[in-house]
Amino acid sequence: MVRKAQFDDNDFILAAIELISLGGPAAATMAAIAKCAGAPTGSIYHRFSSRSALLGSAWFHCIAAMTGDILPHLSLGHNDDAIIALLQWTEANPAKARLIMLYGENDFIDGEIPTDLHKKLNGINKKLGTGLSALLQKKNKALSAANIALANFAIFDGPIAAMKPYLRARKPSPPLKCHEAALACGRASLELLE
Amino acid sequence: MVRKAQFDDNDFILAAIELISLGGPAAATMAAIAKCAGAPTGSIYHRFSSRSALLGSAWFHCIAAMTGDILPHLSLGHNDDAIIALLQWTEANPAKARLIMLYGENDFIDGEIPTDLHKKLNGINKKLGTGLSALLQKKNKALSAANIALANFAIFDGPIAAMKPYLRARKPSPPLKCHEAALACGRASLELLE
DNA sequence: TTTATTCTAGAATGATTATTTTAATTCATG
DNA sequence: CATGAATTAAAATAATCATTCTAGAATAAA
Repeated sequence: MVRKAQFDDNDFILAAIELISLGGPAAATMAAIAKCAGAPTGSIYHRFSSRSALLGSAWFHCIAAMTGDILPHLSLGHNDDAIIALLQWTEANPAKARLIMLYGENDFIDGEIPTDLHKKLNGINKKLGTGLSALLQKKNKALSAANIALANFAIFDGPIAAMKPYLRARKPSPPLKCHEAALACGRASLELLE
Repeated sequence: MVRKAQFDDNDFILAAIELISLGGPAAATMAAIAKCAGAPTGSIYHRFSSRSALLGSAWFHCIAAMTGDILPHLSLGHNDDAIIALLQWTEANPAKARLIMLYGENDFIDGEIPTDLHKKLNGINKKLGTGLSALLQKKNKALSAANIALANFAIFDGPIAAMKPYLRARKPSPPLKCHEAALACGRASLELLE
């Protein structure tokens, strides 16, 4: 009932993503986020219990967006497609990509985060694990810790490392060589699966 | 003349490295650094003009230490040896490695840093560039921007990405597979040199 | 011993910023 | 129209730190 809200969760999450992309986590003060969204600082606390809760939600938002584009390929066992999807998602969503790839979960979440957000984050991590396991199974490889770590490097960490310099420099689109390096690195790593 | 100093630059630099390794840059407050070194906070300002200057020096200390172990191999054109040296240095110096590999220069240096530190940082970056160029020349490859970026990924960013999960988890020594992945990724990337 | 200088010591200051509080506004419903 | 819950709005509060200040201690040289 009653008054229609002028701002919703997403307004603040998107403002936070924008600010973090431009100036890192330190630039995303509550005052700056409010200003960027066109709201007074107090209003944020009607949506989020704390700064950690807000930045954690922004982090989840970005991870979930990326994951949605990658997981289907993993389920099918198509590692090249998964890497290509990651590269394309990064080009299409530079701000969100910068958030995920240039910073770490720890840069956003300090103290306690709300239980539901915690569950969401656990859920997405579990999904990622499941995806990597699916890839291994499609390739008839053991689900050992070593193999999962290897697959994680091949699909995520390696390609991300290849793109990082370009993300940092805000080059709109990484040169071809960067994509090739990401793919070559991924393939070479998967060769090591046992 | 006069009174002998009780603390020197290195005492504070090492304390900062220790604290950052344990709790990230945010844990390295001036008070914490002083306590860790057994000095009062005020004393730090007799050595460093600001927190940025101190953390910047810590960053330089770590980069210089690592570089010293890697560069000779690059000059000789031995890419595998360079990567192996990086892996070994990381195992032997986990705290310094965490500083370099888990965080970025931006996490330490906010505002202005002293001119001499700035020069030191420029110097080390130039050395790294020279090292990579030497590697390319030994392999009879062009000194193009694309090739240098590729070599940088092959020698540094790729292997670092492979070790990151273990650094984060504070596993004392990365499993064999991680080393193999780093080498495989580096070799595959260098295959792409033109 | 005296003195000038560099240092330790730790409390005081000031700036930044997350969070809380209080007051005013809005609008679906009865 | 009047009500009152949900919201906006912005000022007040409180906590955290980097930095500065003031005082006292140490020591090499005069």
